[in-house]
Amino acid sequence: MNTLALSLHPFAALPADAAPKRPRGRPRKTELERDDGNRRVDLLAAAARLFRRQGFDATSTRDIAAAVGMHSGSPFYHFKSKDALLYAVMEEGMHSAIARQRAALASEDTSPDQSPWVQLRRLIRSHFDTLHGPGNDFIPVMLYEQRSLSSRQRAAIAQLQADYEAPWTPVLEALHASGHLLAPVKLSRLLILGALNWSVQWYDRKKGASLDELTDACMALFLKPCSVPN
Amino acid sequence: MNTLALSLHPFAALPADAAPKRPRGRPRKTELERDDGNRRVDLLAAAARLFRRQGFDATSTRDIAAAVGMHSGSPFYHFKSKDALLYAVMEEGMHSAIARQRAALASEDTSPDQSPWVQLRRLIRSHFDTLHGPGNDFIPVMLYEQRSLSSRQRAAIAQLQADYEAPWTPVLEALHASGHLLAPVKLSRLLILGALNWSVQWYDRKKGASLDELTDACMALFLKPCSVPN
DNA sequence: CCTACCGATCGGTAGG
DNA sequence: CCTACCGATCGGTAGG
Repeated sequence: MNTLALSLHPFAALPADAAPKRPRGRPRKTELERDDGNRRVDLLAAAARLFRRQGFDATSTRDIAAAVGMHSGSPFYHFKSKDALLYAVMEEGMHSAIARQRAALASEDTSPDQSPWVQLRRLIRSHFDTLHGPGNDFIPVMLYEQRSLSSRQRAAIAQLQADYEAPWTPVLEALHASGHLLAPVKLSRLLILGALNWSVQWYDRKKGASLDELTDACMALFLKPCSVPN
Repeated sequence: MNTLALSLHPFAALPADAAPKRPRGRPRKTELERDDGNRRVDLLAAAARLFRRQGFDATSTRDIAAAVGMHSGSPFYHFKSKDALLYAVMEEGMHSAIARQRAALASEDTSPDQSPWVQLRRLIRSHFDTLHGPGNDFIPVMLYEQRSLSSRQRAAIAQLQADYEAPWTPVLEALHASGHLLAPVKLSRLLILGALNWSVQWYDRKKGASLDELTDACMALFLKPCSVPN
């Protein structure tokens, strides 16, 4: 009979006779307009922002709690440990990155062209959105804080990264076959993604090139305009 | 009269009447074959290795002390603070990287060719040596731990990085002028160095491509074989 | 460079 | 989700 509360708050383990008084259904915003399930989302966003700016080790769970108006012990009501919070940030980042990439590849609004040239452009542009879009702190954290994961967590994230990178290979293979890409496909993928990922270190949305211009520069840098017949 | 000891041990500040008994000149290895000036070098190397493997925040000064057989407080005899140790690692890394790059550009042993194509290859190959050569932990630390520097220290390192990157620009400009490089020079430099720097995340000297093969892949990826007349 | 130590901070928990 | 708290660790220092 207490299953609802238990499933919402897996670490609470309330005794059965201390069932919460809150009625079923969607909780009304009027109460204090907090204790939604949104508190977990708030914690994730604050953690991502702080982990990115200060690094995982330099961010205390107290910092994160304060950023969402909680007290020092409260984040542990939502996450079992600081590590679990880091992992959740990375997982959330990868899921939204994969969704964004899938949408970009499928989009025919901009152009019905499905040539590998256009597909690579979509992959690169979507990747820049993931790295530099407003509030997208999750993926930078994933890129720079893998060291702090347990080996089990790291393996799970590596699988998500493999899923993310999978669509790049056939596109690069097609460009290699048509002579637009001369370097080996596997090394090309690693070097290209590296060039993009490193932009986290220097790109500033508020000055310099736009994300479209950046994407153009990548296309010009990595691909040959003159196709070579084989 | 105590100037020798003071210049060797800037943080010791011994009273004048407690002058060390050790004779002048090169100290004999027989004593304990330690308290050379080499202890400082040992600390730097150990710190670089640990900072790279575990990160700056996750490495305690006790870890570093233990790695060279010292006790917990002793590193502070050689370095004023943990921050100063990090900065020294980065500065040492940049100085040797700049020296290696200068030697690579000047070398005419391998080939008297001074064309921008060959010069770019030398720059890339030298950069990979700096990143992946045996025991070269200093530059990876510099690349990934800048966040932990004070703003004054960060500015000093940024100047060294600017010195390091300066020779890339004229080479890339020449390649751009001859039609071998199509993307804008400034963005090209950022993207190319990013692709190289990111290899720290995935390159393993003991398997896969050699550094020469990696360099070949970069040349094939970034440059056009067909020059375009202007 | 060692010994002995201090103050501060941190992740995490019990109990409500 | 708050209150009150604990054990552990850490950077750094005094004095030799």
